[in-house]
Amino acid sequence: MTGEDELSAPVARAPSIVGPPSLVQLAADALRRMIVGGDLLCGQRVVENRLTHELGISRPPLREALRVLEREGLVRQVPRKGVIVTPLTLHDIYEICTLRAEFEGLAVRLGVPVRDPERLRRCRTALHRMAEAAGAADQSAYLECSFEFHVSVVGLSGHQRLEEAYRSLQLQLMLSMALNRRAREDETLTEDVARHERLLALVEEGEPARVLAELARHGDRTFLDGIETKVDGHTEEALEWLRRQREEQR
Amino acid sequence: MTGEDELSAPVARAPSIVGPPSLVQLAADALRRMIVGGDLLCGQRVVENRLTHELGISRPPLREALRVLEREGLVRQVPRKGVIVTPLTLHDIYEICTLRAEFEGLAVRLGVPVRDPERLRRCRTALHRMAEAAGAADQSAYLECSFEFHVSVVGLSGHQRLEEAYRSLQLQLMLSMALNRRAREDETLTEDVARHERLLALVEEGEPARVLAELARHGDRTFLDGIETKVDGHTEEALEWLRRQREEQR
DNA sequence: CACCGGACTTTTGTCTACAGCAGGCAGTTC
DNA sequence: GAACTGCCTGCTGTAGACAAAAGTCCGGTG
Repeated sequence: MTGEDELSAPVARAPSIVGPPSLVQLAADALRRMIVGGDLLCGQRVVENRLTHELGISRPPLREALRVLEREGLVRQVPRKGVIVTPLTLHDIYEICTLRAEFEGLAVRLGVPVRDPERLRRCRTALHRMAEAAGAADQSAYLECSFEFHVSVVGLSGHQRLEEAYRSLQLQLMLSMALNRRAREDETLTEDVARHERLLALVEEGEPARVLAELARHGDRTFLDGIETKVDGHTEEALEWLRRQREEQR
Repeated sequence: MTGEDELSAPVARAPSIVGPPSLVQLAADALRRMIVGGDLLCGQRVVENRLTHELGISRPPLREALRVLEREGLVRQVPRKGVIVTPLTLHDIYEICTLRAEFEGLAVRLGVPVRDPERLRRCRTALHRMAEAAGAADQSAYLECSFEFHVSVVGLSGHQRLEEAYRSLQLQLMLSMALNRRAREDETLTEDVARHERLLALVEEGEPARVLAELARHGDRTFLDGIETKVDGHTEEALEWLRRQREEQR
């Protein structure tokens, strides 16, 4: 049962080795990049005609792409008024971060004595690219590789749904990061890489508890700085959580 | 910055008297019902033209609805081949159930000393409807109300993303239930209601640990019967999990 | 008798066009 | 001068149509 019979193996994900990618997928990818890249800001209205002209496609595929992004939580569609880039409240940040931590924990518990070496290789590749981007001080590339690394770590569990949910969450988090985007120094980047390397080393070691402990200390809390000045929609739970995070940060 | 009430007040949900029913939403709902209701079986091809005639709508809104359902995991869209109702493997069932349990646990831990009485009221309403459906031996209504009850329990956490992810998972589980749909006796139904009532009572009591314990015993494992004869795509993790479930069932 | 090639049919992917609603602007009235 | 009302522009929602690709069936051939 160790082999992968490609007929009934949902694990061996080979989406588009061959085949023209549909315009919907392309448009969705492009929109994602525009949103997390900061070209479209939170709360900003997204006019369909504008985008069709910009992307060079027609409205139907664009609308389908927007539906996809809506399900991913990146945009909100108001029935007769159009779509806007999801405006994040403090409560949203709270939701994203709590779920994200939970997902990472579950992934480690499910997958840390790693069964499939291929999964580990994916993590290592992502980490390697991270280091490269850090060396080149390419911030956007670093962000993208970091994204891929975290997703691949969750992918260690071999849990597609978990990975997908995590990817969606991570995207929303990057959406919030676009708010306080500031240049990080190179040393911060290489330090980040070191942290991730430590994490992966623990993963390879195969002790779930130690990975979980590292994860608890690992969390990127940089985006917390000055959050309350930029978002509103405070809730009791969210404020409580924010206080706790601030304490742990020291 | 004073205008744009829709942006700065996402909490105050505008109670639009007339809800403009978008055809996309309507079509998505209809398709969901058709799928979990068993009108469309797993793996079956979904032809767009067929459905447009059946639903009386045009292809664009239908396609958008299909994109939504794809993101929800109910259908799979293969680029130049069309869409099929997601065929579930044993590994899928394993994924759904593990995530589902995790979500319920997280929701209870986050929300069980319930803060907002309104959330509890939602649970009670759903439970009441469940009892009614059980009394009327209306199996499909019972299933739907049970669905709503579980979602509302997760909603106790006040965690929209968690609730949404849970709803999606629960839908997929109902998709798998459509495989071995067999008439349950009324006593099973009322027994089910009793179990759910016990759960809600513990929730109102406000002790997270006790709710979690009840949840661990609560799981519907009926859909496990004869699973391995109906689905393929076994993985190591899934088989292990299935063994464990079987043991706990006794 | 089995296998291969080509034309046909079906189905998807995309585009253009039209109808209906929302918000802004100007004219009018109190 | 201010507020209300009617028009008007622009956008979204939906429909129908066209082109390309995949699947299928039939006939020919080894």
